[in-house]
Amino acid sequence: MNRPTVIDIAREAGVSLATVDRVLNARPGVRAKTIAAVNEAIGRLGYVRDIAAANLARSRSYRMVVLLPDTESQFVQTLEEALREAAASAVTARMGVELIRFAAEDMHALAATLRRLAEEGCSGIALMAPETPVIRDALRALRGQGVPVVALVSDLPNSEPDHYVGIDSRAAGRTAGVLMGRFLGARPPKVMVIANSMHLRESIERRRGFDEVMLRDFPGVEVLQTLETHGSPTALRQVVTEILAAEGTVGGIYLLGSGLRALGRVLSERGLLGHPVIVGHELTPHSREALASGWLDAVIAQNAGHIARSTLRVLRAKADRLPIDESQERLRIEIILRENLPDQPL
Amino acid sequence: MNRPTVIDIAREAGVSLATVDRVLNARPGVRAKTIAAVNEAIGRLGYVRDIAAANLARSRSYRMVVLLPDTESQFVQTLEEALREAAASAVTARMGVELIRFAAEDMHALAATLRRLAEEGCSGIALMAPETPVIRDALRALRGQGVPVVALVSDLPNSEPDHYVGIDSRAAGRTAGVLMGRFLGARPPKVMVIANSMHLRESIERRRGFDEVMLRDFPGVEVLQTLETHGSPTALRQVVTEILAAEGTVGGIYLLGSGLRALGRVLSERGLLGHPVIVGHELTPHSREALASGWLDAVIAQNAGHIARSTLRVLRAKADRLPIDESQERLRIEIILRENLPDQPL
DNA sequence: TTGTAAGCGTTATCAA
DNA sequence: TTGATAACGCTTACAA
Repeated sequence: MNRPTVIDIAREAGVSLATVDRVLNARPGVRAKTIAAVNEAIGRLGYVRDIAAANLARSRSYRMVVLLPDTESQFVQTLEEALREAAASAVTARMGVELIRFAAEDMHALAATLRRLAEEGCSGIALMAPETPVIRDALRALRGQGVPVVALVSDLPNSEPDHYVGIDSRAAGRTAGVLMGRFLGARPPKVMVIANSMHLRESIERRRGFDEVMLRDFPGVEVLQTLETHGSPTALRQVVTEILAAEGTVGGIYLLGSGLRALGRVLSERGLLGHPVIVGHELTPHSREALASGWLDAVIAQNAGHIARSTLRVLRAKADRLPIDESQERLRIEIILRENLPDQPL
Repeated sequence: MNRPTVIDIAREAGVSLATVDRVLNARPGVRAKTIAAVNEAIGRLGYVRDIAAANLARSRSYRMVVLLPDTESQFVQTLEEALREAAASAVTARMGVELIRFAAEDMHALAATLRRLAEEGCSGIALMAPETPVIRDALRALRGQGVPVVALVSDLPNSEPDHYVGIDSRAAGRTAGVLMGRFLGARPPKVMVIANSMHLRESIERRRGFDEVMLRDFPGVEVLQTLETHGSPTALRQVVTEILAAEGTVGGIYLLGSGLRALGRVLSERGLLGHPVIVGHELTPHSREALASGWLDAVIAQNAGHIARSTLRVLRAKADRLPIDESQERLRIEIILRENLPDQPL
């Protein structure tokens, strides 16, 4: 009693293999009556198509393109490594993965790259970028051509991607909020918030979520205005120094984006390392080290390995027009403390 | 310039398809010199074997058996559901998964089941059970027959399973410890610990990890002796009531095992719901609800969906004698608060 | 010790 | 509108 195959269906329906295949793949040139007969047989025998065999016969291969910004960010770096690793095991599934780093500040160049990819043709695209009108249009064009588009880490709600691989930034901010509030304890009820830029969707959302919780659950805590560093360690040092001078000691620091190493240095110089509660985002070599040495209290993270594998799986499923396993693809908002720090990089 | 196939290798090495296959699968009966020649060709052409095609040709199917205790535990229930779901998508990969619930208290019956499976033959076994001598011997016999054995959730260190799918209980306990310590704040520095039974490896390990952290980081907190409920709500009610009478109010409760619903009722009756910090284990419908309504502060969990998929993937890889992707199979110690509670069951 | 040839479950090309 | 038949890349009897 083995799984039925196309041959069994053909016999049962009294047609040939080719006809079964036509019905299976909704190809034209089959009488409605024949289609019905075949479908009936399929239903009766409980036929499930063997995708591996189908792909083998098609001898189809996939060209997936993943676009990441060329920012120095350790998180993007980690993500790139995870993607490379996932790509290596994806060759097994006939997937070639191209990683492209684009100039983060030049959205027109990125749009041009997207248009080029549309011309050359590819089986799927994953993109980590802020949503601007040019990008949105370029993505729409791609989707119009039937190329699946996946938004990576940063959602692109108005471009209607086929899928979003990443966590809900608002909820991530809320999570950072409770941890900050509860960890503060008897420290001064004053929290500093540091971001790269408040023009980024994620930063805005994280801050919003953070405020939501602080306001609701810890009304006694004063959350200061967001300081922007634009990714520069020097700028970070300056704003932190200024605020400490103006506000006195703070009980906590919420780091919305990157800049952990620079923050560590400033605090260390002022003998403050280990005193304020510090909550940050993403697991990177720096944040791992800071957690391990104890001055970073918590990290809100998304699993880079999972992001990478999920991206490729989803891209592949979309290219094959197959459904995806929602529960497997859903990313968790991970809370990492020193005690549950995984010992492996990714 | 397509990917090279066995045919290309055969041509390059000047041998036949069959010989290439023998080398590829490390089958006996090939001269060392020939093996070298084939491997050389493989390396030179950069051959990567198409696993899908290989499995198709093998037309091998797998009978995987998963053994779970018949405890009422919601976690086991959740795990069973996750396994059923994973099993459903595993048919695609020619895997049939049998789920067996065994009488938790009868290790001899379980050993008999294992022996029966060894006789009938199967491609892999996953087992969630405490390690007793009978079980250990039965497992050794299975492994001796070449049947891969995976320990599920509860490790079986002395039976030398091929793999362990689950988290490190000691580290999980440590994680519970920091959360408890930091969340306590100004509450009475006294913590109650409740377990099903202190004969279970995991309970012991969790408690040990918890104590480690409390002693090191929160020496001012008094952690009471572990109370055992043996899974009975009545027993739980009784021990909790006794302790509250003897010790006065406690600042926190660490629930090592199940019993969340019963605990909620006792606390609620005494008007204590929401006062002590409560930390528990595993995400189940009950713990989700308790987190959402706010009286449960944190849950240390392992992802049931991940456990299920990982188990099947590992079993399959072991059956095929293929290497496993460590980073993908490593389970994280998840910290779940109300704010990062995933909205989907698994 | 090595080779030949027939599958595995699909899809794709031609003819009918 | 349908049907033979040859791929796809690999495994495996069976022969040599």
